[in-house]
Amino acid sequence: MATPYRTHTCGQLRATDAGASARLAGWVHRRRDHGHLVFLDLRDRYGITQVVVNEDEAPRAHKVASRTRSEFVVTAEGTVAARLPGTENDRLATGAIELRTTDLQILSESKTPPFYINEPDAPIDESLRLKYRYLDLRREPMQQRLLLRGRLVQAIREVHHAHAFVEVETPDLIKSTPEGARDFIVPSRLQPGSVYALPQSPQQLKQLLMVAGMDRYFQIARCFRDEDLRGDRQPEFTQLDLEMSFVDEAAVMAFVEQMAIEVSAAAVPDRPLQAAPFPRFTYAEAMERFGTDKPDVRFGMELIDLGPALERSGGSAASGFRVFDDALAAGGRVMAVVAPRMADATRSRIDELVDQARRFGAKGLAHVAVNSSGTPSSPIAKFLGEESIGAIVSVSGAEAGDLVLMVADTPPIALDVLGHLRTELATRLQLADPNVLAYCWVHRFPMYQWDAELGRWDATHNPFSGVLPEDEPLLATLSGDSMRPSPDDPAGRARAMQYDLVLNGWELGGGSVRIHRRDLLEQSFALQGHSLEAMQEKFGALMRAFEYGAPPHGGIAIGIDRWAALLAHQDNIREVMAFPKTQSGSDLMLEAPSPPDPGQWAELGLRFVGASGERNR
RNA sequence: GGACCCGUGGUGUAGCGGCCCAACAUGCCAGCCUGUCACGCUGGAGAUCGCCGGUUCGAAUCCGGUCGGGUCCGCCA
Repeated sequence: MATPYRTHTCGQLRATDAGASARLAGWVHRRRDHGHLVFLDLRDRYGITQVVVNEDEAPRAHKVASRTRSEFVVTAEGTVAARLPGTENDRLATGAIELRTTDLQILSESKTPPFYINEPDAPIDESLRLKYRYLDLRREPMQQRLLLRGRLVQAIREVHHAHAFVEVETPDLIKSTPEGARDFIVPSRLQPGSVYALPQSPQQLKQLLMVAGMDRYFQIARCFRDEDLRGDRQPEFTQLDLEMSFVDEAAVMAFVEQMAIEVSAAAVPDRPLQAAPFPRFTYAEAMERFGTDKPDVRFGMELIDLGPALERSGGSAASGFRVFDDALAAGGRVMAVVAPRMADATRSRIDELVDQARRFGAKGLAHVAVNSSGTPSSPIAKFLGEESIGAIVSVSGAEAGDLVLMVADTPPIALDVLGHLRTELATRLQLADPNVLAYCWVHRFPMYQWDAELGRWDATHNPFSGVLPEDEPLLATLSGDSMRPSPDDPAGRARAMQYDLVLNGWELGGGSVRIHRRDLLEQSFALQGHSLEAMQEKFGALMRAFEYGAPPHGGIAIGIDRWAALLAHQDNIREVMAFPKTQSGSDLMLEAPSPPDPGQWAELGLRFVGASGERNR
């Protein structure tokens, strides 16, 4: 696509183009000035091409070339020429040729940039990058990431369209949809005193689209949550939101899985999948084997239950070690992971692990080291005795050189702590292949989680999720409105038709088969202690809609930012967002947020009376 | 809401009570250079050490506060 500024891009010309005339436009990546001969590396999104300006051949262009500086925007016309033998540059795709310039024009000058744009590996303070994000995005690594994200979204759209999905946009000014997070609020001018909420997700709207008969919907949806930020959390982020009618859990998972495979292949063709079909774990199984509901399955090091073996070896249900025995007697667990090749860890290294375990909530961390000749040793050997130590080594499968780490605690803490230690150790020991994409599913989450403080059951995901058919009887005790929440209620054992998609230990997204009957939805809400009035207030539209023929439906929402970050080998979603915000929610480039004009307050009928905790003036 | 880390020429770092009106690299400016590609050579400019206060004979350095950035817990699908 030739324009007055260019006939080719800076990544386009090859040896076969030699002899042709061409015009290129781009930024001056680097200038090498040899006096009478000037080399300009001209850069655009597509690549870099060397432009040569010879004083003898083009005196006027040479004068311009001497004046150019880094990041000037220029256009150069000339002849494509094969480089002199021995001067080819195989680090450039265009390195076999150069543009022998006859005409060079400066289209735009540039101040000296605040940081290096032409050095991909140069470390730069992130706040500086964010302030000059348009320059940061000019850098090659960021260009690559944005291009990758673009491929990801494009592939998502193509796959969905190929499978009869309709892309529907839903509004950003809506009514609060309680997902559990704090809403962003937009005051209404036309209705002073009332507010819109920005969507935390299009959850209700997509279900309404199912009631509307759209059958298969998807959207690349912007979502907003006013919670504290993290490396993997921004106040506004992007979800692939999709919903399907007349499906069960298997149908949704099958589509999503196929979609994820195709999209991965399109976005990062060079990265292998660890397994397809994706492994599926029930929530209980994932917790038991990995100590987390988002397992990184690129490596083994699964958790081991030492309880039964200890009780046997110690005789009379006692291992001999009080900490273990007490935990077991109280209904707790003694669990272990085996850290390969760590038997010779130093004392301070072990202390570090113990500290870590404590931070994750454990009371302590015991260990048994198996030395290179296979002999176990442990500071608690004097309590456990040889038989128990032997049992630990054999049950855990520890081999010479391995270190067995053990936690005794209540079941949730023991699993959680070792789950954290497992991923922590895997990172240090580099057990995971950084290139592999290990997707897996975790499903059959408990419907409800007992909140001891509030004395009630809470939905673990969203309240629209349906219960597994075989667990429906467990909810029977809840019928009627005189239900009094109790932690022993059999409903606590009910599992939801819920599924999370996990990639390399990150939760990519989650979804469920929804409740599509009004009476069941009411029951679900009641169980969480919501009154009928509150439900009407919050979910009136959905409940009404369900009175007019709602199809069975289910779907999922997948975090595009996290997905892109993982595909780009980044552990921070800011690296795959064009204009992210800082941890305190600021846009350093636009300097947002900022106080509104006084007139804007008045127009909305608002007055600022000070932040909470701040004294009013 | 809490814990921790960071803030020194344009950029990245060093210096961590006097040797520092601050060092190194790179960038920038000027001159020279016709085959470089992180071009080279020579010379030069450029920082009241985030900000405020305190300790001290003396503070980039120690202390308190504050602002900004980050990591983690709480929070959050």
